[in-house]
Amino acid sequence: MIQKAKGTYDVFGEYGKRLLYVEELIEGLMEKYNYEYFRTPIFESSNLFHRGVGETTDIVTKETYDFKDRGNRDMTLRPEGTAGIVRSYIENKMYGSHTVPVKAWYYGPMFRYERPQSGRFREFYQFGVEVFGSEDALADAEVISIPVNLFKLLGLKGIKVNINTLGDSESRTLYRDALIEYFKPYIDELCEDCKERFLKNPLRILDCKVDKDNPIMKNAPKTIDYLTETSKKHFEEVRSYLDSMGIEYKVDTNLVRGLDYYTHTVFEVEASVEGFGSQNVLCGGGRYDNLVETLDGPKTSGVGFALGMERLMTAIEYEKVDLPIINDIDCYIIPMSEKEKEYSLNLVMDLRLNGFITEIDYNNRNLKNNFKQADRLNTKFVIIIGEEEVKSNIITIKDNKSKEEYKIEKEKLIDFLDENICK
RNA sequence: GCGGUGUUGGUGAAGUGGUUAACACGGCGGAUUGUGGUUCCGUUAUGCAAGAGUUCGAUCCUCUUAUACCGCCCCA
Repeated sequence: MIQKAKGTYDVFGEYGKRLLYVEELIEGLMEKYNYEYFRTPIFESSNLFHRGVGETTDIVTKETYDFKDRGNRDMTLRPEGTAGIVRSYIENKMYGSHTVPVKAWYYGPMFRYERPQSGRFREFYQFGVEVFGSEDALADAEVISIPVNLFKLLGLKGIKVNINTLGDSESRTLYRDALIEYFKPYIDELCEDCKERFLKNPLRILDCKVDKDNPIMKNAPKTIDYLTETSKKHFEEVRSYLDSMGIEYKVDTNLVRGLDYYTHTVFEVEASVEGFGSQNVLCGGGRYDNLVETLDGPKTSGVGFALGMERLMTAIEYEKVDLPIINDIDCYIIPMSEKEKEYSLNLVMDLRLNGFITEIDYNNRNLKNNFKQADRLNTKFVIIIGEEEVKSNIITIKDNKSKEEYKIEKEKLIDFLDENICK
């Protein structure tokens, strides 16, 4: 048997309904926020991601799906959404033709070659947002408010927002140097992973789970002490806007993120749900004021986030959130024999086009089994079509709950259903 | 990339180095040929992830591979 590729999954059934519901909710929310829908290619030149995401990040060094196309070009399946959107922004010269700021949202599959576990796949879906052309802290706060409001609409409760600031690139460099200076004498006391981080990405040492209770960590320099005045002010404004929006958050000075392009605000939203594994960060993002320039665009500030759909769906499941999913059908039609099929099919089309969820017997079942099938499908009304009905054009319709049976002229059937089915 | 635990019908699962692989649910058919959801009867894995090895014999022991889950790294 051929099976699906490692780290991928199929969507169908109940899960499919729930997923569609959440997707539609996202669409609706982005409409209200007045964001513009973007869809960029699933593969792009490898260069884009190498430069965009960062040459030294794990995502690029060991997780991308790279291939050569038949024209011998180096291509990569997108591992994240931001780089593609930025490329599109630049290539379509949106800095000139669009109203500023450009507010973009996207949704689609991303690919990373990783070891799968629950909440982590090789093909996974992200919903994300990017705002170009506003340095104002309002943009940061608005971006953070989007996942928060989405979770609110869904009815998710165990959600925590953590924020931090890395400052502008000047502050960030100063801070990085200070950290290297600070950790240098202690390097042998840190865990193996931290030794690696020391060389590759010293900021991430602060995130370490092994050494987190080590006093060396507690006394490490804080980003806040290396911020320039403007960086400090920006962060304070973000916080005050969040307060105005009524959004709860915690400042976590050890929060740094893995992607190279972040400056100023960084944030994460985690699900603190019982039973959730280690993959509990649903959403992460921040400001990236240099990325557009890095990718050969004009100097343009940006801020955005990405949200993992699989993790969101898991959180919904673990919190037992009740989504309004339709599991009933309105009408189930039983033709008594082959002779009544034509008449029945006509009726099916009619009902469907009038907005009723309608099914028919496909397997020439006998009456009893048709009723069984109707029950399995949670049918509201069963319609039986036999010789009599075809001849007289009077439909026999049975309320599947009350068991009451009605005889109704075919022309009045739609009205009858409109009255009796609350949509 | 590293470490750990699993993988038995459509589903939940029991089980043993040796004739027909429990039990339950579900499906299909019938008792009841224009009215069901109860009950009863029949039927439903030449098969125990795939391959190789040990053995007289393996679903059970060994190895390899695949895959799922858990942890690390990293990330959403």
